[in-house]
Amino acid sequence: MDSTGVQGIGEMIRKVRKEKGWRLEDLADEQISIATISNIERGFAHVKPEKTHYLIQKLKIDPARLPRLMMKEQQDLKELEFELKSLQLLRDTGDAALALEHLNRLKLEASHPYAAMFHYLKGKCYLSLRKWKEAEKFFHQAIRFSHHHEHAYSKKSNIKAVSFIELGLCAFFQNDLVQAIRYTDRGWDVYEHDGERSYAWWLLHINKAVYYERLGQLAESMQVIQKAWEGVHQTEKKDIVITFYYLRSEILRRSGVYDEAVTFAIKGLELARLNGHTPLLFDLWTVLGSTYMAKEDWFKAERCFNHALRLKDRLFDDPMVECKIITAFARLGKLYTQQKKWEQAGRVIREAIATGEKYEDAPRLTYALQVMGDYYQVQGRMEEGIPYYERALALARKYNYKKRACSTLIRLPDYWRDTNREELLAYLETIS
DNA sequence: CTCAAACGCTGGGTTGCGAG
DNA sequence: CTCGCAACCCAGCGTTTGAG
Repeated sequence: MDSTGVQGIGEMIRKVRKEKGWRLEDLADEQISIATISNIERGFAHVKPEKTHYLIQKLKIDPARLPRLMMKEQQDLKELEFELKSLQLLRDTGDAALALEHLNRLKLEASHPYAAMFHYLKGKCYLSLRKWKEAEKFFHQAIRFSHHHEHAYSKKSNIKAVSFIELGLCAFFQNDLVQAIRYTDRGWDVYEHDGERSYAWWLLHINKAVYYERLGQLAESMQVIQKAWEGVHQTEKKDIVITFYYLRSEILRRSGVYDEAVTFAIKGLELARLNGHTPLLFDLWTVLGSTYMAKEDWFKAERCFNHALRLKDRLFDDPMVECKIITAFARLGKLYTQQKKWEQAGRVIREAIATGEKYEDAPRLTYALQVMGDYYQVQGRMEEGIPYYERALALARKYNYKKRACSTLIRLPDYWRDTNREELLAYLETIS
């Protein structure tokens, strides 16, 4: 009997037991203990076949019916697999609420072979619905159940690794970047190279690079990207390759290496165009525009931002993608401010702030608020700008964005005079 | 007085480890 | 190598407590 067979029997035994409403305790006797029954049902090897046969007897299962029951079990499993796959697709295409509704109708035991997958999917639905805490709960469950039944399949599912990736995202969306990196590292540790979901390996790199980049640790971020650069070109998943181009360009831009940033952004755009990947086109136009802005090439910069924002309506209804428009709006606002196009500037910055508030995206919102402050300051309307600076500062302090806090403070001369100096100096101590 | 967070209990199940 | 004890885990409850 191979391990798959043992597995199948275990599930069938559990099903029959549950149907009869029996607990493990009800089946245990001096011949067989609770622990052993549990081991048999979970398909755990190292149990003598005699014990399994004894259990089958005790459940009054006709041995002649065994093969048919097993077949039925397999078939049910196949059907469930299809159901889960279709619900995953439903979520991926933007209908998380409906997918969740269907998932909630299914009842899977913790020991079910698809329990990990099931909980992972539920987590992803909650993530799409921006219910971080709920999502976290289910990803932890998925991790807990992930080692069950792994041995039954030739390939490792890598559910554990992808769950850690998603937990990292949960932390990221709650503005806890340090925790996000911690989760990603754990995903890194448990990732199995010859398993399924090989895209997860690249996702681990991408996410880690993004988190470092957000923390302002550009060298670490670039290191992650560069170490995987050669390898990633082997994958047939073009969106991942394009994301690498985008990230490389973004890190170079933030490091002040503008010409190289432009080169990588344009290469990325070329790839994204060939593969028709709209969300990434948006990112690439934004980074390219920002780079041209830094190079003071206002004409090209405006072109890029407008290209980006023209894609706005074609972005999927996905909060992770949608909140990116905050940066594009804010940068365009900054551009218009520099060109003294006040009316246009005010409009796009307000839009940036509104979107930032909608998605509670603290880092991007902080930036947008700062841009709004600058907008008023350069017009000599400092008293109108101060509230925006103060909000930016409060957010930056709350989530400990050190650089952003400093750059906001520099713009706030009145703040030094009027508010609690000592508290502020103490704060500066902590970030220096 | 209400309501929700915290607490503790319980049932059902899993797991580490040592004995045979 | 197998098995089972006992410790452990965890979800689902009822109860307590404390803030508004």
